[in-house]
Amino acid sequence: MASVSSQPQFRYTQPPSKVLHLRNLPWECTEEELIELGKPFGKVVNTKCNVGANRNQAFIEFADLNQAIAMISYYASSSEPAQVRGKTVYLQYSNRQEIVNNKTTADVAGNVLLVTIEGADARLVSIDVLHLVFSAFGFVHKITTFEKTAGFQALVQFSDTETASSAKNALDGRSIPSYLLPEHLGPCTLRITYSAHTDLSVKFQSHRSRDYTNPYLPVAPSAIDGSGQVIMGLDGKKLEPESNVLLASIENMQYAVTLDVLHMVFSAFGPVQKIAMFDKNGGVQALIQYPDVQTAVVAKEALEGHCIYDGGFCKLHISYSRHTDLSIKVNNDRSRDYTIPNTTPMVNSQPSILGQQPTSVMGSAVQYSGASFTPSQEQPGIPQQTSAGWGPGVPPMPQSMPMQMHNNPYMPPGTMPPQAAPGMMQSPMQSGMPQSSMLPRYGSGQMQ
DNA sequence: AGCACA
Repeated sequence: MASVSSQPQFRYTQPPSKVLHLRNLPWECTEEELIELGKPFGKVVNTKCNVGANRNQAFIEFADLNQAIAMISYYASSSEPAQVRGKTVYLQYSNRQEIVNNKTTADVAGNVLLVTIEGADARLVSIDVLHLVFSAFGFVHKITTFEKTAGFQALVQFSDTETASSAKNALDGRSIPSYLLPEHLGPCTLRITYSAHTDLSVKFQSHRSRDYTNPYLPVAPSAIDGSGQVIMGLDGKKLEPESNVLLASIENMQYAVTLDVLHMVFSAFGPVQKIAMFDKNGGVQALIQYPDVQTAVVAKEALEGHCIYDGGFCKLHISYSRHTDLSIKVNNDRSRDYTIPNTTPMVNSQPSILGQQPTSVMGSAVQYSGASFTPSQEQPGIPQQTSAGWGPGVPPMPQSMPMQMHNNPYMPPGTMPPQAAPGMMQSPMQSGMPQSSMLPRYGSGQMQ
């Protein structure tokens, strides 16, 4: 026919649809602007912005076909064209019946993160390491792990979206610090999106799933030994029932480990309530009491197997005590109740730890070299630069802060000063200064 | 000013 244009599909041939196609939109038109435009005619249930090569097209979908018809009809006879930011917008029925995939679940922030651990050794990353990593941002309620085609994945549940977001922002694309992983493990990179979940269902404490909000949750049958007491961790490692009281034994104690040293070391993870030291089996052991199990768990995970002093001296071996509340009869050089302020004859609990140190024995001038945890030398507010993770290689944080006690690892990063701990050292690096923070601090860049 | 990509 003579009336057939060169672009017949642009004539009035589109059948009605709940979805309208908009073009000639201003640059980077927002969803809000689209909703504003469509709202007078009905309920906008979905949108899609920045469509097309020029990203100046969009779709809006109404709840009801009649609403779409109302909008088209109105502007077909209106003297005023549809406008966004003063720019005329042309609209017509879309040739699709619905908008697909505008908001993927991964786009909607939530309190649960979907974490994909990439790397050849990804599946060797234990749930405990994940817990430690994510606990730096807030209380981790639950973790489940599973293997899918995408690889080894975990769902990590926080209290709220804000906490989850801070963890996601800080950790997405980063690698788990190598010092948190078993030796010989290759890099394990985290890819993080939001999950659509809001509350994970964890039936058992097992090597695949944990519910940190419910210590009484039954242990998975597969993880219980004959006594019914012992949890089996990943790779059959035994785990004691968690407790707020840790039992630390000190191996290879070449140098005196004092109450104050222990206090400082363990205070990096949260307030230490009580410490009791005693001799056992020819060595020194100590019970360290935190107010809650979670803090103790984090401290144990961070400190287990590490040495207080450079050179493999005073290696800590930590297990959970059966105690929940220590009875401190008297405050002396071997036991102390820090919850009773007036009876603690100490000066800020971190006396001359440097002065106590064997300065000549070490040969090298370095006793308090870098932290074995190489924690986050990042300053809050300064994004980390290396994608290789936070491990060794990240520039050290300037040691300007006095040592701080009672840093709670559950505090959001940036809300507390750098914590202090004596240099926990296993590899020679950094200066001879007391190193801060045995905790990984994955700052989100948020300063309060 | 002209129909997206999980």
